[in-house]
Amino acid sequence: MAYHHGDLRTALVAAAIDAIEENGPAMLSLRDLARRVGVSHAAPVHHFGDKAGLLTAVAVDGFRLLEEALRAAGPDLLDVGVAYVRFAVGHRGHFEVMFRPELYRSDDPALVLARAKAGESLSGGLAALGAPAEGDRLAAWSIVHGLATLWLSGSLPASAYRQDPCELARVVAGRLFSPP
Amino acid sequence: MAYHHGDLRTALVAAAIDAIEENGPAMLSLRDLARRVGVSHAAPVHHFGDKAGLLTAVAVDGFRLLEEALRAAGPDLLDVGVAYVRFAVGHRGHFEVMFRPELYRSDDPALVLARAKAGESLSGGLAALGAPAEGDRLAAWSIVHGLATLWLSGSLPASAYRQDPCELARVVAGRLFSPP
DNA sequence: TGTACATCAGTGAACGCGCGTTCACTGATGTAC
DNA sequence: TGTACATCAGTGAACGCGCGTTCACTGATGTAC
Repeated sequence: MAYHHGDLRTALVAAAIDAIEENGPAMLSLRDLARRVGVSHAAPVHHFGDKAGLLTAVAVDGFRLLEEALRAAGPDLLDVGVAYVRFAVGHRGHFEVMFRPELYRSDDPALVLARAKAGESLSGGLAALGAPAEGDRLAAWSIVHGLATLWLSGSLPASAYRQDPCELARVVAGRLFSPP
Repeated sequence: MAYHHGDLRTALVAAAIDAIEENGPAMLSLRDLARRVGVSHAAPVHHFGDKAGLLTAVAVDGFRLLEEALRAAGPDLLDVGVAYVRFAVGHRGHFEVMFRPELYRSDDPALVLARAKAGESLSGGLAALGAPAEGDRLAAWSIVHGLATLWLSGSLPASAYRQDPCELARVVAGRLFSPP
C-alpha cells in the first residue's frame, strides 16, 4: 500500500458499514475505522471531519441504493414493498443509519436529494393508482418499515426467522395491499 | 439526602429514561446517571452490575407499561393499534430500549415474562376474530410499529408532525384493519 | 526532457477527557438477646 | 430498654483504556515553464 491510498474515502465508508453491522452506528469510532483500513487514525478526519460527516456519507449511499432497489422492483406496489424489506435485511448497516437522522447531518444537500428521490420511488407504485391519499402512502410505508425494523432487531417470534424475509414481506404486505 | 437514598434503584431507572430520551440508549453512561441522581459513580454498579443490567430493568419496565396500555385500550383491534403508537410516542425512552435487544439481557426471566404478556395483549384484539393467521398478527404489529418508529426517528414528512399522532395512527392503521 | 513548485493525502506524537472497574472503607439499618 | 453484631447501601480514590482533536510534518502527484 503506497503512501497515497488511492480511494481511502470509499474504503472508509465500506469499513464503516462493516463496523456498524457488527456494533451498531452509535459505537462507531473513527479510530477503529482507521485501524480496519490500515491507515493513520487521523486520516478519517481528513476526509469527513467527524463522525457525523462519515455517517452522512453512509446515509447518502444508502438512500441511493434504496432508490435503485425500489425503482428496479417497480411498478407493482407489492413488489416495491418486498424490495424495501429486502433492502433493509440485505443492507442493515445502511438502513440503521438512514433512519436515525440525529446521527448525521440531515440538511446536507446531497442527503436531502437522495432521500427525496428514494421517497418518490417508494410512492411510485401508489401514484400509478391515481392520486393516492397521504394515508395510503404512510400505511404502505409503515407496514414494510415496521416489518423490516422488527426483523432486524430480532424481535419477531422464532418462526418468522425460519422463512425467507421476502416471502414473509409478501404475505404481510399483501394484507394491506390486496385485502381479502 | 441521607446516606441511604431510600429508593435509589427506582431513581436510577427514571434518570436512565431521561438520559435515553436526550441522547439515545447507546450514549448512556453509568457515571452520567450517578451524576443526575446525585450519588457516587460507583452506586449504579451496586444495583445493576453494568449497563446491560440497567437497560434490562428499563426494558422490563417498558414491556409492563406497554401491556397495561394495550390491555386498557380494550378489545377493539384498531384501538389497540392506536394505543401502541401512543405508548411509543409517550414513552420513547422505554420504546427505544425495548426493541434493541442487543442492548440488554433478553434472556432475563422477568424480561421474558413481561415481553410475552405484552405480546398477548397485542394479539388480544385479533384473537377476538377467531383464530387469526400469523400473517394477520404480523401485519397488524408491523403497521403500528412502523408508524411509531418512523414518527420517533423524525423521518416522516413535516405534515405528519402537525397532527396528533393518535389521529394519524387511527387513519393509517385503519387502512389495514378496515379496508374500504 | 528536466526542473521547480504548489497542492493534496496521509502521518505520528501529544493532549486532555470521560468512561468502566476495582477495592478498602464507612455510615445506616435491622435483628438477636 | 439497651447493647452487640451482621448486613446492606453507598463512598471516594485509583487504575488503565480508547476516544476525539490538534498540529507540525512528510511523501506523492500534478502542473508550469
